[in-house]
Amino acid sequence: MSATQKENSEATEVRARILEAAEQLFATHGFDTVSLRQITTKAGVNVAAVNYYFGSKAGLEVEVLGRVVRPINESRLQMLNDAEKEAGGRALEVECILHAALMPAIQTIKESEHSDPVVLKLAGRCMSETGEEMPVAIKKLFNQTDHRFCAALAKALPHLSKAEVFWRFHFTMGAMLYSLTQHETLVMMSDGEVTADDAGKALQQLVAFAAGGFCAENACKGGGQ
Amino acid sequence: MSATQKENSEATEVRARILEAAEQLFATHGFDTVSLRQITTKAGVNVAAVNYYFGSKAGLEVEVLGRVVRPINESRLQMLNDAEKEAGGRALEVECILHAALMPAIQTIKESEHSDPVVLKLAGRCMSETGEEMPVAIKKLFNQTDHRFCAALAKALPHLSKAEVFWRFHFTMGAMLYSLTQHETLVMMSDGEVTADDAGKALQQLVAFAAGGFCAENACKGGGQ
DNA sequence: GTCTATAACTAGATAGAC
DNA sequence: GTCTATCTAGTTATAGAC
Repeated sequence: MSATQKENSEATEVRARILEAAEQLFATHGFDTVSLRQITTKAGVNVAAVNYYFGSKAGLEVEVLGRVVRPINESRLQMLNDAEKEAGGRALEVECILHAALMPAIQTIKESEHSDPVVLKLAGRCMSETGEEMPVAIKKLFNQTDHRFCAALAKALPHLSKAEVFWRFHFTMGAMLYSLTQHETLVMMSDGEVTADDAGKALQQLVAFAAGGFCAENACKGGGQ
Repeated sequence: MSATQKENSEATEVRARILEAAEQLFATHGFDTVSLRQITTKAGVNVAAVNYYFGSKAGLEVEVLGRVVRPINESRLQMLNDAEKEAGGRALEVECILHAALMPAIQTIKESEHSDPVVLKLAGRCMSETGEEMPVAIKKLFNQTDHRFCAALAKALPHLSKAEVFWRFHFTMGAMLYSLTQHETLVMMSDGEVTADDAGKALQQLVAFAAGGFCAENACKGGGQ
């Protein structure tokens, strides 16, 4: 019995160690560049274990990404639902919607700074990676969540067309992902004006920026040219 | 003589064909996933030619990226310089600065739609790719340009701190890159509200959004939580 | 269930013929 | 200058011992 239990707990631990190692390596170096050997070496398990537990490298990628993205999207939706429940039938404030859309991801980054250096870069990496096999299922997951947020924003900003809401939500996601993945670039570019541990302020800055963007008038008569 | 000329023109044509094939393949599939063999096959040249002309795959990557990014940044700077010259010493309008910062890249995309399907995805890809060997020189090139734009924006928005200007410029770049690289995602997500050939409208939408973001007040008292 | 050993393949780079 | 042929080292995936 104890032998069986030990085997089981070790078995699940192997799977968990693979996931953890893969998460860190994928986050720092990208999906394509990290090899299964790097992952299994870091995890202290055998090369074959990945194929046993996840079928293939692509299967591991999907699982790693889902494990990171799923709780974040759940948290985003729950915050939105809570806010809507509290507001009754009234439209929510734009800042409130954006806060719910942006906070969980940034919070995850912030928390991970104590344990792993980079975790959620993964989500950002999906936007430029190979992009044909793996992210299909994940994009559907995002689409569902995104539609809820776009609906809430359309309700809060009835003077905007649906297309404009989609555009601006898209811009907001881009700003978020870029600030998550390229924080060092900002630190470097700003010559000390933005310090490395400003990740907490990113949420404030981003919500303020996106709220301003959403509340802007639609047409732009252009500038210099 | 004619033989030498022919050889020379063919030699430069080999180099050019490699660059063109690499540009397209890197844009659609990313730097890491594309092999030299794919590039040389598409270009109709020999495998060894890449190492002969560019030293290594990394050398080719740098050259491809530079060829795309350099003219865009030159165009951005020129538009900014022209606008500042026209304005004398006065601060420029925010929309005007953003127009100069965003238009060249989006315009390049728009033009390339007639010849190649995707060209400037390259720039977007740099934000998540391996990120240790190649983008260093390129980042410096961007930094120079970015500093000019941040200075102009700080002058136009004196009530914002320098850090806030950097943050918001960073968000704007993220929104731009995301809308360039993930345009199909937007088309898909919007269920027909945004059509595939809306690339021309992206500039208007993005300038309006970013201008609203830049003109927003700084502190955000948060929403639901 | 787990791991060793290896298969089957592809990568980037290069030496040397032309 | 250009290309054929090949080298070394890396990859994923799997068959089979334990």
